[in-house]
Amino acid sequence: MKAQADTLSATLFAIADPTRRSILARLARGDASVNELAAPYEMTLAAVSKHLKVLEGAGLISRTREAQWRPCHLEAKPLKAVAAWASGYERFWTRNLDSLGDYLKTMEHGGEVKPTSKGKR
Amino acid sequence: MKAQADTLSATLFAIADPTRRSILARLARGDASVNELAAPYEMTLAAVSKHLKVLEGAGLISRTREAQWRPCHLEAKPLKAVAAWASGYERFWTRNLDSLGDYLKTMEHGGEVKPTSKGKR
DNA sequence: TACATATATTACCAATCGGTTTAATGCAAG
DNA sequence: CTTGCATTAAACCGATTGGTAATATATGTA
Repeated sequence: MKAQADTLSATLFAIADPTRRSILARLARGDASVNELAAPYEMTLAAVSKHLKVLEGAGLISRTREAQWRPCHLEAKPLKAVAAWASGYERFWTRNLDSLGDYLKTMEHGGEVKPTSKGKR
Repeated sequence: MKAQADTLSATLFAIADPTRRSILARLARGDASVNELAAPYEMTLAAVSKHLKVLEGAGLISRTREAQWRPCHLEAKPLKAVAAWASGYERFWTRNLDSLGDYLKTMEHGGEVKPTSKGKR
């Protein structure tokens, strides 16, 4: 596995997979064994185990040993950074999209990318 | 390139790359041409062009034609879904991590942690 | 002990994907 | 046509994914 350079990239990479997000959603309802987590999917247990490894590598889950089970526990803290990062762009989606260009021009007093005497589009 | 199944996955995949996040950050300060966007990086223009294609595929940027330039424009709307998704886990990072298990059990009046019907240890 | 069962990981393999480079190909301006 | 901006094509290589099979690890039983 790659083990992305920075934490945020590792977190985003981990949650970019629908299966892994689904696993996190399941864990939000409580800890679960690998078998339980794998049940809803058609892939093998080994495949799910690998997904868990990715999630664990990103710090999104933790595991303990309980007899022969390895219960998985949600560790949502890395998601805080995701929410924070995305929120940094909030002003871009709360504003009217059509007025965004004007907004930027106002901000920087000259947002032209390229001067053109030709017809604009 | 792959074109992920769902929109959220495509968005998360796109922003999982540090270079692409950096490009978005640059575009937050205003539209820019491909050359401008590529300047800070050591990779070739073609590589940046592909990153832009990924971002465009995720709906995170839009492009228009301005003479021979293709100014890129930030489209942050998909990030709203990212923020919303991550915020769904907010209660897991705002609470004391050690009390999370108890919290869940309280919520669902029986936090089953064990698999199937096998006896726990 | 030894053996069988249940849970989970690891090893190995094939197919695919991602990120990058080089080279070739548009397209618009002058 | 030539030059500059940008995309596309072809190729490389490491990373990811998922499968099967082998290997732990823990429990229970005789």
